[in-house]
Amino acid sequence: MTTPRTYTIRQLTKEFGVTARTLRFYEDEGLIAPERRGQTRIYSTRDRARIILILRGRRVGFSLAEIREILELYRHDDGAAQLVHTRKKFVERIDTLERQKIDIDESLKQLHQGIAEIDARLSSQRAQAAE
Amino acid sequence: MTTPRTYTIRQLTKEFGVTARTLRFYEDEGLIAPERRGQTRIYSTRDRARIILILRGRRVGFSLAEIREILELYRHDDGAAQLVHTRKKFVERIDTLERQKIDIDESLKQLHQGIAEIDARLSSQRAQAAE
DNA sequence: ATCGCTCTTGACGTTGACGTAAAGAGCGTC
DNA sequence: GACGCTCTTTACGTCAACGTCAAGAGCGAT
Repeated sequence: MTTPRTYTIRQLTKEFGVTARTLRFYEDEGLIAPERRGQTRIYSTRDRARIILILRGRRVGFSLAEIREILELYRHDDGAAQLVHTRKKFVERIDTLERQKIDIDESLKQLHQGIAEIDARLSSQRAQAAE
Repeated sequence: MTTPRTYTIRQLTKEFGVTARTLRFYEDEGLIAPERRGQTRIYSTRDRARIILILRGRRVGFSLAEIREILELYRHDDGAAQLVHTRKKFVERIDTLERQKIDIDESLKQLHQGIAEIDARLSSQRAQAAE
């Protein structure tokens, strides 16, 4: 194994483009729980994976509360009733994400149309300037 | 034409599931500009179309400031320099949306995997219960 | 040992997107 | 003509997600 099994807070901020404040805030909110060497935080690959999940969740519009809920659902120590509940939650997330894809496609369509219009106007302006 | 050409604030709140406060707030922010009959707001189909754009923008993660920027870009009264600038902004939006789609697909993949795991555990639990 | 660096913990500040409460105008109806 | 309803403006409140100090601990290099 050549991959480092731990990371400092500074390494992760640089890797993901977030501030240390952000990572500490996520910890306060119970989203990650790095170990400590003295007072210094030591992030494991598992912490890092959770951070990736958190940031991706954020980019697709989930609140930290929703992300926390999802992360908690990954604890694989539950009975059948809890599993069924978790499954339901997952299906809900899938539905909202699918709907979001539709919204995004609609937005993309309009933006592409806008660009086409702009290009048409620009080329007509150039045509006039060439007269 | 059978489509009503105007709407009250109440009609639109019900149609889109937002509060009147929200629509007035968007007006304060310069995103929409309904006419008035006396003091009462009268929304046109154009206002309604803008509201659809605003809400969709919000769902895909744009801030109101960004949405306002996009809406303002639809004023077709600009010179070539402004058009080029607008075009650039549109391309930027497209890039972020494309990236978002990738994030969504990643999230969907993980959620589907999670569901598969849950189903596996559930069926193994049922198999044990049947012994 | 002290400089400089990164790390830490509070605690208050900020921004965006509204919520909410107060006070009033118009208007159909009983 | 008073009641109830929806509409309005004004203004302060709130919540999430951090930012921004302030004050200090550890620690390798000079």
